Amino acid sequence: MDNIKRLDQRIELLRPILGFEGVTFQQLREIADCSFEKSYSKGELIFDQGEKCEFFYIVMKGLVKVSIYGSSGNKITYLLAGTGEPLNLVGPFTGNPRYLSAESIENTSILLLRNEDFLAYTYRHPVVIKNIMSILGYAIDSANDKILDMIEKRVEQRLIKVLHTLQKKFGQRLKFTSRDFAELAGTTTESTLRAMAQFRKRGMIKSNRGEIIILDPGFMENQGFEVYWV
Amino acid sequence: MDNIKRLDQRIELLRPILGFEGVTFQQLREIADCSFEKSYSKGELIFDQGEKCEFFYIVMKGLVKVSIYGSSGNKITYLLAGTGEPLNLVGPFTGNPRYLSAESIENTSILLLRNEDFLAYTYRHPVVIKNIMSILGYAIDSANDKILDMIEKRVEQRLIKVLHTLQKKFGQRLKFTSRDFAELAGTTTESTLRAMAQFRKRGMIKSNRGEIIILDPGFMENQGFEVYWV
DNA sequence: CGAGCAATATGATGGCCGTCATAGACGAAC
DNA sequence: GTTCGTCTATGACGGCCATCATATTGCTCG
Repeated sequence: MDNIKRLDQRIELLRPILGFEGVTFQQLREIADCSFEKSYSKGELIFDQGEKCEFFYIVMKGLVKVSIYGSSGNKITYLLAGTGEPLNLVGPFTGNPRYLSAESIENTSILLLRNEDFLAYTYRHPVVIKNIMSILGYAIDSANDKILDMIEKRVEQRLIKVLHTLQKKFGQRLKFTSRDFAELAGTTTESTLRAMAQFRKRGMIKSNRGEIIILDPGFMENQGFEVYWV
Repeated sequence: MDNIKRLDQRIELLRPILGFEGVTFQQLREIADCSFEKSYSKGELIFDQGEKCEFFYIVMKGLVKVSIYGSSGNKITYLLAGTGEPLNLVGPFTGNPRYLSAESIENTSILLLRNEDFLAYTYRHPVVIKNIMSILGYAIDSANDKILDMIEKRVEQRLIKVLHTLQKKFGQRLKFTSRDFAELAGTTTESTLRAMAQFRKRGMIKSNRGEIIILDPGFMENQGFEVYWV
């Protein structure tokens, strides 16, 4: 009974993502049926870079940070996945390890699906393939955009872009640390803190420990800022 | 007669790429049949960013530079495609414009395939999908790697990495200008020239106008340098 | 509650590298 | 041959920002 309820939950989770809109309940049921859940507490590692990929991961509840580490201990965050968002679109197709690691930054519940099950499903639904390609396209464009920004934008501007992006996704109250923002903008914690001090002086934001509140959401819109894809 | 010969050429071109190995001659023939060719002279624009994507492009002969432009006139090169390499893997699936432009840097001949024809084909051959996913995965990883390098590596090191990468792909004689190298490493022409002067002093390279010759190919191997994906 | 750790905050320093400037050399086009 | 654009080359300057250092505050956990 409780089991049926959980299945329904999973189906409702799957419906809006990846172009499953046109898919029947019965078909979604099929895929939900061979999935299982796993819980991670805040700060736990979900998978690490270099590991073989055996499962397709979708966030059911919570928030996950997908990052990549540099050889000098630097780290950049490249995806913040919330409810309904997949963590690894490429892995299930190749099974190969990639340079990604995923870490929960809240208590998180993940839906796992074996590669084969996910693939069998996608191959029967070309629209899903199309959607995945589209997402990967955005990921590539966004990464290249970030490279350009590393060249031609200074830290302050990159941080505003990050704030703007996160605002679009999470609203005006952003529960992240300066370290998180730094990893998203490709800079250091110190520079981030200095920039935030500026933003505060200008009345753009206010902040508490572990969160930043954007005071004038319209401000950044008017600057012609694009958003990253996270 | 000449027509048949050209078709055979195209089939031979298609065979080694994208996982077409297991595909029969007849099937390749099918796809080669509805393709056509187009020639571009050196420096010509093949497609520009923001354009709708109607065709799938494969380089038959020559060399193509795929780049993205920044708002301040900066430009980074993200793919150097030679014979048999595709220019736009994502476009055909979505049809949407992306932030990419392609320019021939030699006299080039391109094989074009209408989106629908390419897609119909890939959907019937899951292995092709798998291969495309794999390539896109590399592209994403490589782009993220470059972002990290922008943070933690200096210009000289990035340029060595670029030289190393190009050497793997094109051999010791690299017919590119300093501007080309700069666009690949994410820096300016001046800084590239200065770095090259250093490399020359150290006996790593010698150079003529429009080309660089790597003298000690083993040198960079021993440095533990990874290569970019271009 | 105290210990310990993470997050915030800010100053000082130094160097990488982007920018601007100038100049010569080579090649292409007419 | 002449002109012009591109490529190569190198110097001078200055500013952004990473790094190091130190201090304070707030949260968590035994």
